[in-house]
Amino acid sequence: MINGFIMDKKRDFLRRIVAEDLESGKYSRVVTRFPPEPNGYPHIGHAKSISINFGIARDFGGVCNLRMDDTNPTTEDTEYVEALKDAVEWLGFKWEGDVRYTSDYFDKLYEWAKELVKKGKAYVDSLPEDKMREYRGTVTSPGKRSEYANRSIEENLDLLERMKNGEFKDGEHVLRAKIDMSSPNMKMRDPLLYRIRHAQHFRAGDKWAIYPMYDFAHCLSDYIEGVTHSLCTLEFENNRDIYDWVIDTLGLEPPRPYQYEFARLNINYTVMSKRKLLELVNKGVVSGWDDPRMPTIAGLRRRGYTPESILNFCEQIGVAKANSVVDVAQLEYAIRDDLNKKVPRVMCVVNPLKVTIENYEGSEELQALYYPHDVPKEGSRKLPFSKEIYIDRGDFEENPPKGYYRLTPTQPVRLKHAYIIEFKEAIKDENGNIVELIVTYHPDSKSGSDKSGIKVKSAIQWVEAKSAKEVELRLYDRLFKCEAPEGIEDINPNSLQIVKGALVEPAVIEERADVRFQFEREGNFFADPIDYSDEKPVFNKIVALKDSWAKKSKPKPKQEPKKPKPKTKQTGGEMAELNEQEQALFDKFIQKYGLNKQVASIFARDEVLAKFFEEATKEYNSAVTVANIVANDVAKELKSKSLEELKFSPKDVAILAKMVDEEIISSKIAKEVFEAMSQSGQNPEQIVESRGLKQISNPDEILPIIDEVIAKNPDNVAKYKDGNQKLFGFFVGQVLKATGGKANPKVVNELVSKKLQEA
RNA sequence: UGGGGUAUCGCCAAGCGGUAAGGCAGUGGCUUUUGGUGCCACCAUUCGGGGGUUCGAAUCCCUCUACCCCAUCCA
Repeated sequence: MINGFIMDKKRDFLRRIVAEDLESGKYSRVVTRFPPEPNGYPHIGHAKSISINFGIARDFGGVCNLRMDDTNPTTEDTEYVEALKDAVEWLGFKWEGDVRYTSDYFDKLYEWAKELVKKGKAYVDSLPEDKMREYRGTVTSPGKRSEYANRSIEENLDLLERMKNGEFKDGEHVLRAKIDMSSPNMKMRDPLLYRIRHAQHFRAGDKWAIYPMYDFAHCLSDYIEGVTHSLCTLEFENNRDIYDWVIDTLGLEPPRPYQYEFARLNINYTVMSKRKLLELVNKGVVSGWDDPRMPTIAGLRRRGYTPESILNFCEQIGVAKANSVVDVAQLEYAIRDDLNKKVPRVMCVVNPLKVTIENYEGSEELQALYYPHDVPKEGSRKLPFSKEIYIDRGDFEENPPKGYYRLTPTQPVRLKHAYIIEFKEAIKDENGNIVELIVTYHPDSKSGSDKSGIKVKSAIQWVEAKSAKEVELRLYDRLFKCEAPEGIEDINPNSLQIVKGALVEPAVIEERADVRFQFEREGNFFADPIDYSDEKPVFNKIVALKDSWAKKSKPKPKQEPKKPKPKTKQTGGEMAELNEQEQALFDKFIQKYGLNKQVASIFARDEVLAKFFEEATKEYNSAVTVANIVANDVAKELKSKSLEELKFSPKDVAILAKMVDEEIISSKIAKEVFEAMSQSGQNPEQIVESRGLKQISNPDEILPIIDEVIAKNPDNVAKYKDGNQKLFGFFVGQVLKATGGKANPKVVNELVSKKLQEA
């Protein structure tokens, strides 16, 4: 850390942008914000956004605001505000100052709206909704502007005022930005700024009859709060143009915020959309927003997930722009990993099978550590032991499969923290089901002082019959049975299994060392914060332990048929046909200049490039070299700039080509020169001169460098000699790097090859 | 269909012209009084396809393909 910045080079693209902006002095401190609309319960997707926004502020020594984007009075409620605040706090973040509300800015926003009207950049439209939609056009055809768009500024101001005063009914008028009804970006076709809504706002009450739209309110709210980086999800990419338009058109003083988008979180075997989550709750598929199977923060929390595990998860999955679906196994790993370091280990028998130890009399109390040797935490509890105990039904097999480590008629097993027992007899009911086991124990095999010399393959959990406590276990599985569930039809019918007669050792209830426990060999469990009582303890299964035995022994749990992934191999893909005129040009470029087909077709389709090329080649008659530079490097520049903006001329390119042809510079350096030229507009020869970029072809100069590189990388030399041909490029690269790219690569290649042979 | 995006291992994801990072999942082995944990090893001759430029391309150029977003008075 330097100056509070994390200097880690492995930054995600957002952090890279922030770092650059801070370094360039664009902003003196970073301000982000987490801006949910309080119209639903936050889920793990919000956690990602929280982690990004608060995380970036934290990493760069800035601040992050929590803002309720409450511009739609009909959907929002204070209930959700509380849930959102709660979620941020639970995850361990602190927002700057008080919670912000877009509704607190309504007055200021309204002033800005009037400003826009006065500038002739907004108007009151009175088109009915369906007409407005019709006028908007389609993605392929331009829209047309409403006839109301040419109302006078005075009239607009008057109408807007009266809209605000509640003189009109919902839907009668709207305020729209006057931008461009034929914009290819549909969002820019005169977007709505305000609509009339006679509704009770959960904070503003009935003060307002008009409410600002997202596109108007969001950018300005960011601006008001001094936000520097407005981070949102990908679906707002098209809205960025309006974001900028509003701020620019209002002519607001810098510094101003800029919007950047990242991919929202998706996880397989679950749904994330508000609508689908709501459906689960409303149809009673789950018990509520905090059902432990829900991907909501409340659900995860009630399931027993820790905030740390969720934050770690968010960090692990990274931030990028590709739409992706994270494997739920990654989330499960995060919670296992966190809990492994934290929770006490205790014993719970899920499926009790009575065991009588024939040769044991009386009772005793064993001392047992809460944590295994590899968890550096202290604490222990007393474990009652007597003749009658329970073990799990799964830990005894009369006819064990191969590789079975637990108790069998011929295989002894250790009772964890206690003695080694050996099978004697199985008592069965009339149906042949085992109801009880008679075993014997080895008195000298006590845990910690074992002198029996008996080797067992495993130690199993158990509870003493009289002292054991009955608990309810709620075993959760994925809510959906398929990876990409659509809705209720994909629900996993076995997502909740309630086990009533499970038995735990008494300390779990009486001592309650924690709210989370690892029931050894079973999984991590959480005392349900709502339904748990000492009389009727209830534990939620947070996550199972990894179980490589189950994986090995069971063939495979039946997987739901996956949606087929059509991985078709792709063939060449023909380029669209050239039209007649282009064809003629194409032929000319090939015949007259001897260009290859690829370059010729680029020029045949691109008039600007073609002209540039022809002018350059007039200056220096080496068509192929010139053409390659034009078709590659000039084309790149022209992607983001117009011809007029180019700082170099065809002549400059001609000179550059000439230097390449004459081997004054290598083509690698030519790229560098080109870049400098297009940035500064300097003459290429000057650039080469002032930067000393002339090519080094003299072996006497290059050889020592090669020797040095070879000497420095003995292991790579060995690998190369071992047949790793790829490493050749590595050596060439190292040498080139050492010469600042100036060494003649052809010469270097030759020499490296020779030297490597000798080495 | 116009525009805006995105494609690197089964799933995430680094990489920005010079040896294809890392995590999850998976597979072997060692350790283990949890079939847990930990440790070790293996797991992309190749970056959506095809061309081009270059001594050298996942990275630059052209092109094709697939997927996502946009025509709410939602956010």
